[in-house]
Amino acid sequence: MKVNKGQILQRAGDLNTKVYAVETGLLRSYTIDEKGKEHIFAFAHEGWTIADLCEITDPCELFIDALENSTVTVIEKEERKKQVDINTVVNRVFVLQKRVIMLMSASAIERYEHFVKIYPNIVQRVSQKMIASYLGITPEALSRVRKERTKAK
Amino acid sequence: MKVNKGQILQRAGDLNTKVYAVETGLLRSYTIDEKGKEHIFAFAHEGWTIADLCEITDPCELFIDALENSTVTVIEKEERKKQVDINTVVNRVFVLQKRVIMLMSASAIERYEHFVKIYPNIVQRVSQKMIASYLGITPEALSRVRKERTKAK
DNA sequence: TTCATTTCTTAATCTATATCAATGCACAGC
DNA sequence: GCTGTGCATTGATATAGATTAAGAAATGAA
Repeated sequence: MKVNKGQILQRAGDLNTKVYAVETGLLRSYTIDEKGKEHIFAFAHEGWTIADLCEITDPCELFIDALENSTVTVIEKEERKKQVDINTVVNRVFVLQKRVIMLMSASAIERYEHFVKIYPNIVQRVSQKMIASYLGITPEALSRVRKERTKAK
Repeated sequence: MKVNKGQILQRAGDLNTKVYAVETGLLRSYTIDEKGKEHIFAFAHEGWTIADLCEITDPCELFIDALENSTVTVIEKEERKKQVDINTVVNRVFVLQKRVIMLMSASAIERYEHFVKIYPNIVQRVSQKMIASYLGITPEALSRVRKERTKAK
């Protein structure tokens, strides 16, 4: 399945039973809060999958859209559960464990440093606005962090 | 296995291959940051399991200790992976998804309201200091939130 | 190329929450 | 019964990051 940059695959509030496996390109999942602000939950590039893992009977919380023109394989959640290795899912829990700890304990600078170290390829491909949204800070704050960072060298 | 209140089952930095299933009592997992501040990652009461899901070859990030006198079944991670239902793990990812979104978008008040709604039984059993640590705020801030909350009625 | 739109940066405020400090309580051990 | 230790509360102050606003730079469309 081909999706164009900007195309929305899933909206918060939808009932959704799909998992998206990215073949080429880049997707993201995000929420929009009451104030209309976007918060990016995840990026997914080639070889990664992305989904809202809510119960298939419940309306989902995340939007999913394409940040680049992409090709995507759509899989039913139930189907995916049968195929996927338990280690893959356990590893995802571990990644989220780290993310929660970061959000609870790290400053804007530390979060950015960590992000750059863990996802250097994503950093190249998305706008700073997107990175800021993923880190849970504003683009203005990220701009300042980056300024400090280069100055420090 | 019996553990007393305050007893530590696992320390950050240890190599650890265990998952703890709580039969009775209450455990928690937490990190300690560079400033010596504790951040609670999870609580686990009767019927729940708790672990640091790092690779078994890597030093873990979390401490696990008992908040009440407890009885615990210790399981090897590899063993647990064979037994556990994929839905259980997927559901844990979903819970963490919610937690990340909360940490990125919600104020102290909203986080507390959500916590009280989702874990009313935990609220009864742990100190406010512990709840504050789980929510990613200080005990002082939680005290003020609670004051506002009762005043609002 | 030109015009429009979006992104990035910078600066000036504002605000939620952290930090620091003092006090009153409750519970545990002696 | 005291006495110490940790917890909750409150107030004063500090601060990281948000908000607002404006201009500069990049991107994209016609």
